[in-house]
Amino acid sequence: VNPSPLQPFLDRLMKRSALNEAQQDAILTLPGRIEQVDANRDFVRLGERTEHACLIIAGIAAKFGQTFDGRRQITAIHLRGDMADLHSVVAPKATSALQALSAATVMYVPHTALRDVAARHQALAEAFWRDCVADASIASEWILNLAVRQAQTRTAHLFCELAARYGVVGNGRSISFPFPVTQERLGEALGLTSVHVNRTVKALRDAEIMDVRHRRVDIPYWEHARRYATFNPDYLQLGPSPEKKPLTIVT
Amino acid sequence: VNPSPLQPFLDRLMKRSALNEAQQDAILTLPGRIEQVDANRDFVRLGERTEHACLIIAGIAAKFGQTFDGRRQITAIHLRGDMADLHSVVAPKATSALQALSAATVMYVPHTALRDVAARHQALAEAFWRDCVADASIASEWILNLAVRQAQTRTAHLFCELAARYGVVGNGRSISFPFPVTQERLGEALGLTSVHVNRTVKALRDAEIMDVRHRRVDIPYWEHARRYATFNPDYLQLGPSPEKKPLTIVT
DNA sequence: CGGGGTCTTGAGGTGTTTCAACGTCGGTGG
DNA sequence: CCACCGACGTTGAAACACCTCAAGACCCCG
Repeated sequence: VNPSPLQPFLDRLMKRSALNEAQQDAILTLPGRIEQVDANRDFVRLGERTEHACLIIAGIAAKFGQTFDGRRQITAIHLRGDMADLHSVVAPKATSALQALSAATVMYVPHTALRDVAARHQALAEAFWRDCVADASIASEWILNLAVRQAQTRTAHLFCELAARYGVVGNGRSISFPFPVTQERLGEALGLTSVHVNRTVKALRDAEIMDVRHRRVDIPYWEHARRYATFNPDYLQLGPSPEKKPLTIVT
Repeated sequence: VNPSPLQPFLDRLMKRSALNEAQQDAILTLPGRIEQVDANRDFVRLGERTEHACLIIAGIAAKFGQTFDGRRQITAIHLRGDMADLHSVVAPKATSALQALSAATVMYVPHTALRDVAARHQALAEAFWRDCVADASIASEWILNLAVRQAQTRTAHLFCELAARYGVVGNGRSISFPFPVTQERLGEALGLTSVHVNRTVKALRDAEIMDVRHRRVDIPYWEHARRYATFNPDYLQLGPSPEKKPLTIVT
């Protein structure tokens, strides 16, 4: 049995909102066109008016902001299962671009379809709203992270967040997940130059906190990394503490 | 005739969403308890489960994040007319504290009442959702501002944003609005120490870009400041460019 | 007329950037 | 199969933005 490409999206919604069978079914039968997107390619451009929201089915994507003088900054990272611009349903004019960080599979779900299920199921309207609120909460934490932590703890905090969002934080101590992103781009997410990212990543490796290399992240002792980064997953609004959830393998 | 304390909130909603008379009326007749809050007092504490959302009727409030080692950061600033934690309707557990930056008047609107009007008027449910999305868009811009701009342009950008949100950006060149916030706290919003805020503010004054003093901000040449800060108000999602709107006086 | 909070200024220290060079790796074509 | 190439990663040294610490000035309120 081939699971729906929408299954990861439903899983994500259900970590934050309770949905009955009819509502779950409405999500799983959403229409949409599926496309492959090469790494480093924009699939939503700045200022564009879209008529569909982008569901990340595989790979990693990022939201980019930019200043007039051309400096870029990643303002959000989206993993498989994330509807990267669910907000576009109520604000179709893109205020930032979306780009694939790795080769990615994206499903374009028409706004009309999303509006339709939201109108038919109040619980879904609320679930969509709640998911946008969670994204805002993550953005707030990024503001905190950029402003108060310095390079090493800031970097550690980002990867703790990604581990928690991937759902790889289990009872096993050792954690690992794919991260096929260059140091240059990682710098654009952390507000650091690629040179400093390199030194920072090396320092984290030497300190045995985490190993960011070969397109992967390895965290040998989760509890150690969590404390080093002073990471508290509450802001992710993923329900009960992820430590209690069954371990999910991501390859 | 005494205008409803909810009028500024309705104005804010209508800058982003079209509402008919019945819907406008539903907003204006929302129930709620009104309270004075002293400067520097939390009116929502971290981790608290709330049963009402906080509408800022007068004064300035801020959302605070904090790390374990006690460093604080302002992750959002809220002006009169903002429902500071509208998101709490769908995520009642506060992931950050709300504090009055100046003496403020706050109206506590029960979640039940907000859910009720949202259920009765789909347009209101959408307007609430859209307002949360706009807050998220502002947070994204703050991430950009913290990561890529340095102290002077970063500070200038923040005040350009506040001017645009206050609605004081008119056809007149000179702009002025109240800002009764200490340099210490301004630093917590900008990710700078109060000492550096002081030097930065002085530099902006000497360059005649903006004068932040005496609990006010004065911007002598809006266009000049706008360009210096590379400020583009699109992300505020306040509809047509604010330059075209009639000048509003804020005292 | 104090006094506490806020603003101001100086001097030295630190984290990060900049610039520049070199190393490594995976793919491509001869 | 190896030479080449471009992208990415690594390292060093100097410059810079911002921080820290510290002292003094201002200013409103009691």
